[in-house]
Amino acid sequence: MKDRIAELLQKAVETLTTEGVIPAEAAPTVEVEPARDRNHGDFASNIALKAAKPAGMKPRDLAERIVAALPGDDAIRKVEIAGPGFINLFVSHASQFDILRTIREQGREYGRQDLGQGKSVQVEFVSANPTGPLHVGHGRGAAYGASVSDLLEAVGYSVHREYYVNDAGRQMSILALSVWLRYLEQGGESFTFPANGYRGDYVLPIARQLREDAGDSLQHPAATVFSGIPADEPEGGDKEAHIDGLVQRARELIGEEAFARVFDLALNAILTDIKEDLAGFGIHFDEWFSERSLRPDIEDALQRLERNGHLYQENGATWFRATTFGDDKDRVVRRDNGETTYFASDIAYHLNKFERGFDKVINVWGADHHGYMARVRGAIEALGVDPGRLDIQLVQFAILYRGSERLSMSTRSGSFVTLRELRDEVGKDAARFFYVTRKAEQHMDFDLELAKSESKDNPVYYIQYAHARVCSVLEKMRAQGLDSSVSLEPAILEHLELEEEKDIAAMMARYPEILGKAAEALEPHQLTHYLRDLAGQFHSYYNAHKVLVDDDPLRQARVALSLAVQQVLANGLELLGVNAPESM
RNA sequence: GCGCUCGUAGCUCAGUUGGAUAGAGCAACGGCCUUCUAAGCCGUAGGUCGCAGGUUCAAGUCCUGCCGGGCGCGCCA
Repeated sequence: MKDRIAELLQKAVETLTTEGVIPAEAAPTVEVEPARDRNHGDFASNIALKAAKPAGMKPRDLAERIVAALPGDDAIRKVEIAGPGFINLFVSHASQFDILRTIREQGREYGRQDLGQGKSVQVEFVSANPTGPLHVGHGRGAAYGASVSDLLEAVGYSVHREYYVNDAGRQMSILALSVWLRYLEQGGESFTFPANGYRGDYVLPIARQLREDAGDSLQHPAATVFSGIPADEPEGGDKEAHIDGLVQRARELIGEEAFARVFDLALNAILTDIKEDLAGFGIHFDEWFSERSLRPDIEDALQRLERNGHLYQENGATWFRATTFGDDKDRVVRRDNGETTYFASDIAYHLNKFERGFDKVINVWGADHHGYMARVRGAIEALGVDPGRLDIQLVQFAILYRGSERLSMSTRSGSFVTLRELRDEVGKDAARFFYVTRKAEQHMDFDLELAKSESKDNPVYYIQYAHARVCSVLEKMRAQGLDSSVSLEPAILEHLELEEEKDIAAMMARYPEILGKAAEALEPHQLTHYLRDLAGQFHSYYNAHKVLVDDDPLRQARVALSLAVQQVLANGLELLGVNAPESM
């Protein structure tokens, strides 16, 4: 309907340009918006205000010329000029409720469209280090990435969901060490656990598994393990040197091969756990991309940068000239000891992404990574890739409270609330929804006490309840022996005479547009707010007017409207990974 | 210090290519269940859109400066 009106106005503007009223080269594009205020009709356009200056006319005078030039259309009931020069259009009753037919015909497909035209998009999200279970801080990125992916798919993109597994590097070695140390403890050894080790309880079952697999073959006396290791931080030493020394010692004592087995055991145990957590949230990935698998590609990527002239040597290290691309400083890609940095892996990873041919790559990162954006953008540009193909979305971590107490979420200390705990207590639906009700880059307070004790106040229940209410009406209707197949004939729909009914229909007509905007802007919160508004309108309507009235045509009309609401709510909730229950 | 980001009701937040009288939830107060689910509805109250300039028919929205909060600034990952 909106497009149809925009076309009419466009024609009117064209007529005026050929008449020379509006200069052709300065004719602004026509914008039409659903009117905010009922008194302003159904749709409004500001075209006269925009074109007034180039035309050298007063906005209201121009508006009158435009209205006069408007082609006739039986969908338009009335046209008014208001305020400084807005053109307000009133739509005919039949056109207003056409949307009910569309929704019924398209059903679950209603709202889906082809903005993306099959272009491929990769969405990389979560990508938390597999050194421990996911905690509530990761949940937001997970829910956001999943909803963004689903939205993009709904508007016609081909979406590839990916998790980058940091299965190489020092942190994983420290995890393997932590598992082995717990194994030693379980074998009867006693010592002070390193300050920088992973102390969480989740390490214990992995250590027990290690004992089942390896028996006592990896057991060594604590005295041997710790002899000659630099002092730990609590003893006035350096915790980094201490832990590195221990990792080195472990490799020597049990051998590289056994250390690699411990490493893989820990990695797999935690990755399995992470996958289960995400699956419980209704989140699935197309690919779990291993950082280790990238090793051979790192040299290639660096050579490519070298060829493009973006690397140089200094102080024995190899640097990427990131400042060329607007970064604050140049960045090391190869240390003076010959090892490549994490950044070098990331360069190779991004090159790999683009070589896989994705039209667009979206990285969902924690907001603490924002200092990292410039160098990654710079690197892909230096590799000769159009940086416009990379979109980095920062997600602020939720600040977690228990009542007024702010909780720390350090994986290492083990004092965090896991995503699984959250799901057990708040439920999947509420958690998924809550995480995406706020703009991603907006800071978010997450009070566990509130989420747990007052979960009924969560807006997700409000929307689900609206859906369930429609189901309940249908149930009641069947119980009364009434035919639930309602007609959408004009003779029926003309009984929808209330302003509320018109508003609800107009709102549902906007759903595809909302979906498109939310997807293109990568902002699922637009959808959550829309659904809440629609549910609210329906709740008001439901309270004020009975659906199952005796009058047969009126009842059919109201049931038809309710069914459409049910459909739109269900479609929207599905994209957010939230159930649409039939009863509550 | 430099960079990014945010600042809207008591609290948590919407307000998206600049549009008409700035909105919701929670909290507060007052109503509505013999009628389709009260996880709901109706009403009241609550605002210098951080501050000051600027751009224009029009600024919460764009620009500049300042103030305040958060984050980042490793040959860590």
